[in-house]
Amino acid sequence: MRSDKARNREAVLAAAGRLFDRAGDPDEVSMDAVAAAAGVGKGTLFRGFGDRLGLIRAVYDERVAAELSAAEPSAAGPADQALDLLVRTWRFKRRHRVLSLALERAGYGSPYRNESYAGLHATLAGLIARARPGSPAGFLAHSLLAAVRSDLVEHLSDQPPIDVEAGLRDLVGSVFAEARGRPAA
Amino acid sequence: MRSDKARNREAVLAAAGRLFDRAGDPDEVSMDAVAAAAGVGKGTLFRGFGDRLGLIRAVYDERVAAELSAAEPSAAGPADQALDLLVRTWRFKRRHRVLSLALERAGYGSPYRNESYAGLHATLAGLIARARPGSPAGFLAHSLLAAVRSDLVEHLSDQPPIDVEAGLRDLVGSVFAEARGRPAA
DNA sequence: ACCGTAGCGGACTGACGGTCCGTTTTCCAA
DNA sequence: TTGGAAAACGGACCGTCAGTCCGCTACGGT
Repeated sequence: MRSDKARNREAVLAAAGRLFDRAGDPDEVSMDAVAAAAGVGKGTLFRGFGDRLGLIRAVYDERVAAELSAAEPSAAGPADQALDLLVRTWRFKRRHRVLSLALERAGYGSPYRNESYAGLHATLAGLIARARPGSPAGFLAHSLLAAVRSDLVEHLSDQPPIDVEAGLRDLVGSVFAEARGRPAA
Repeated sequence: MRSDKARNREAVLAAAGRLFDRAGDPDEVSMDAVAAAAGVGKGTLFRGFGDRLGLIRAVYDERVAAELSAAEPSAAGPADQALDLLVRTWRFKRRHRVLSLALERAGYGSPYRNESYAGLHATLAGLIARARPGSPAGFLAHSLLAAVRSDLVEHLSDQPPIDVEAGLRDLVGSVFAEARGRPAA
């Protein structure tokens, strides 16, 4: 790796992160703006990251990695682990609002075409399957993750009266509890 | 309302509906394409519907109205009503895949800035509050609706092995059930 | 010091949503 | 029936943006 390439990569990542954090909406951050802020040509930008999605992923992954280093493993039950996962995800998306929104919107037509989503889903589905064998764990995992989607996080942040963490606790508790009196449908 | 205006409006709605139904992705349908297919100038298109979102809303509302006329009111318990609401929403979004996706993506930055969403949420939150007073009904309603978001519907349609209706039944059953053994968190 | 090449950068392209304004159509009043 | 004001039309036009292209630069091995 040539030195100028590495230097430029760092400059771009830093500039993009700064711009997304400043912005109120992902669409306000154009690729031209990122290139300019990084002091780099557009060609360099696209050669280094492929396309807009690639850039966003790179910045996102960097932050995920930084966050992960500060995670303590807890040996609790599946429900607690699931709740922990969701709350951590929620807090992350809340802290990195615009960037998370950008990633979910840019995901080539679907936020689900996403490596990190697949990982979260697999983990969560495993926990559910362990706690409630026979349940539709895959679908339930998707549903729980849908509750912490970026734009919902954003929407609920606008009117703060809702206590999201308490809500998640209730939701996870319901899904993991052995149900009585399910409706006849 | 002048006659040519009415005529053009119908032509545009029909053309747009057709194009969205044919398309695999909302982005494939440009405003120019709609205007051309309707045999109408772009000016007419934008004067009649304001902007892209306005057009999508108009087509969507038309279909919602058509669907509603075929709805029988059932006097069941809250859980069953909620399940019914979600399953019907899911089926609708499945039948009108691309259009629903278009609406959720175009929603001025957020799918939640949406009249029909607000209505669904209010209804659902009411049902939950009735069945489980003291629960975070607002948040739970958001969560349940998140499980039938268009792009999730789309994602789950790609791999049909998941039985979504059964999943919804389980999910609604969990949320409406009196929970035992909630995790300590 | 030299040179092959990986890397640079910004002018350029194509597409799209949205606007503008000269022209056409409608419809009512005389 | 006709005249004309106002409403509506339509497509050329604009600004913006993601992504490409290619002549130039500077890095690093020899």
